[in-house]
Amino acid sequence: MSDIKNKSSLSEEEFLRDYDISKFERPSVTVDILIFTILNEVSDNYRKLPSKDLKVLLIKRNEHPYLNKWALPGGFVRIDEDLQTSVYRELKEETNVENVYLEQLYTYGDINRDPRGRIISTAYMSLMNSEDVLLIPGTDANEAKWFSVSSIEVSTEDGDFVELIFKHEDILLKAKLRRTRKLVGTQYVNGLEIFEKDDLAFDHSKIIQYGLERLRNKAEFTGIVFNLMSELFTLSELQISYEIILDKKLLKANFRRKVAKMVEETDEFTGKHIGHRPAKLYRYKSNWNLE
Amino acid sequence: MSDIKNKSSLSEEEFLRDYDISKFERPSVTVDILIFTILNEVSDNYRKLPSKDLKVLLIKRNEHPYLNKWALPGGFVRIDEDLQTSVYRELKEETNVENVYLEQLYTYGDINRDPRGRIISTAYMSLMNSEDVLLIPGTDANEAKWFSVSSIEVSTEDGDFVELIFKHEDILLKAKLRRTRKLVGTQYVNGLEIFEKDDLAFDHSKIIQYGLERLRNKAEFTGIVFNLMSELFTLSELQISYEIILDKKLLKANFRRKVAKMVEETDEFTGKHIGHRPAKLYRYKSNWNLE
DNA sequence: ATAATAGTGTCTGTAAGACACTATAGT
DNA sequence: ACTATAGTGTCTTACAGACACTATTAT
Repeated sequence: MSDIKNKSSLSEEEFLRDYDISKFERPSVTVDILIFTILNEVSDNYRKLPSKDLKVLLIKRNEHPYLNKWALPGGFVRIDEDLQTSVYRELKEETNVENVYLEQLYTYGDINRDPRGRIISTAYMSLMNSEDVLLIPGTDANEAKWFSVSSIEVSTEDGDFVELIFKHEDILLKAKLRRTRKLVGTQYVNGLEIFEKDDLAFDHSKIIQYGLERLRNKAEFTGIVFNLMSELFTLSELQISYEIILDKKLLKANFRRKVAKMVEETDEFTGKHIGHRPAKLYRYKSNWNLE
Repeated sequence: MSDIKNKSSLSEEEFLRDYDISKFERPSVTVDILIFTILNEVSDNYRKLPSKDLKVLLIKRNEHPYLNKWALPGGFVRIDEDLQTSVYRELKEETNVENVYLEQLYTYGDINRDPRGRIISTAYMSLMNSEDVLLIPGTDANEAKWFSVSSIEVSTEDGDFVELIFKHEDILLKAKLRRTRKLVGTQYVNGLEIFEKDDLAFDHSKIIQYGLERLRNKAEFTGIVFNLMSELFTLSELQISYEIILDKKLLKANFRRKVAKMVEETDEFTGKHIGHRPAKLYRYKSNWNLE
């Protein structure tokens, strides 16, 4: 700590002792967590590979505001914990999963995003594999459920929209977002806004769509998708995961060439009695992007 | 607003009326702004093109903490303004520039990042062209200066580091960051931490390096660099801007092919009496990425 | 044989990188 | 003629995309 004096001839120590941080009115800060996983759907034919779905974890609110609406897990950041610590705490409380992939997405700071007052929220995205997911104990107290997500682009004369659909058993939630395109300086900047009040609490549909887009972008260039896989997987399972995220079919030969440098063979195979040729199991090569 | 009652039989209206947001201790929230531009350096030879430099705006602190150290512009978010509004206000106060490119970078929320108390800061990056910069009035009161930045990667047995060097006339500032690589789940996640207390206030060297990396990444895929150009520019000027940001030489023919789809010709040329063939002026084609 | 998935070989077009060349202005 | 920048043509290589083919298992 330095001994330099300021205009009022106070040293840093003296300044900080007298500093009253509460003289400005402060906002509250929360974190919201977007948790993705990929789960098998029930299959009709034992010979076919199970079809899979991208899932997001939603929680039914048991308090105002948005009472009984579905929302992302999250909560207030405590005064004595780092932002990231706060997210890992919430994640552990909600799913009992620790050491998983976590990435900061965006900070939402509009004045009116929460009717309780000025609340700024930093959104994070977490990815977990189905094995971890299966270990999550039933948390019926606060009703957490995995919803499959789909996101459809719709272009009309009134503009471009994104329609989000969430499903869990017989529960169906919808949201509609408008794509905005604003000229700032010489540059068009793309944005998203909630088009009509939807089935999710707060601005959470916007966060989910933003996370989906980030996941898609990163899937093309990084190994982010492997966070959704079990430790051992077949190349077909991996391809299906990519197809779900990118929302398009891929050609097998090309896909295998592309991921070859990211995986390493094991000498294990998928089990017998599956009605077709067994597949070799692979594992993620976590250092593939170093030379 | 719904009429549903919660466990205490309160409607949403009643709940919100009684809701006391101040019951939890709240952090303060600030914004920090990383403002980049590209400026000409003085030239010795009238025939040569002026050499250019990437600049960042820093402000000399006139109060504790970090009194007399250089810092990014920024300030507290007011309770009645959106995050983005707050940033544009600070930007206007500091540079008198409005409608420029602005992008949210990251939110820094470590407990001890500010000695005044718990302060969470959302960092933004702004890009402006040299013409706007030249309109900025002298703000000697709070001593704002454009520093040229350079960032050098250093690998040793002790780890990988980034050395940042800032220069303005005879002022020279240095900072050293360590690259971290943490295994979380199956995935390595890269990070940056301040290695030894440096010449910048707070964690601002980390923010600057993060912004530089984001700028570099986006330069390869988007038209972000055009925010640093004047309305009309030659392809050589554009190429020099890309070279400064990517920190490598590019081949002219290849570069021109690459940017061809992003620019449109005008029928103007650079002035006469420059000792060499005049160049055609181009303008940014802001809709190049639609179909 | 049939149904299903596993896995490989090869052609084509496009884009990136390297390099060599021509054009124009001013002194 | 010389120096400096402006601007173009073309070769090679790597890779993405499309497609056709072979291999293996269980019923």
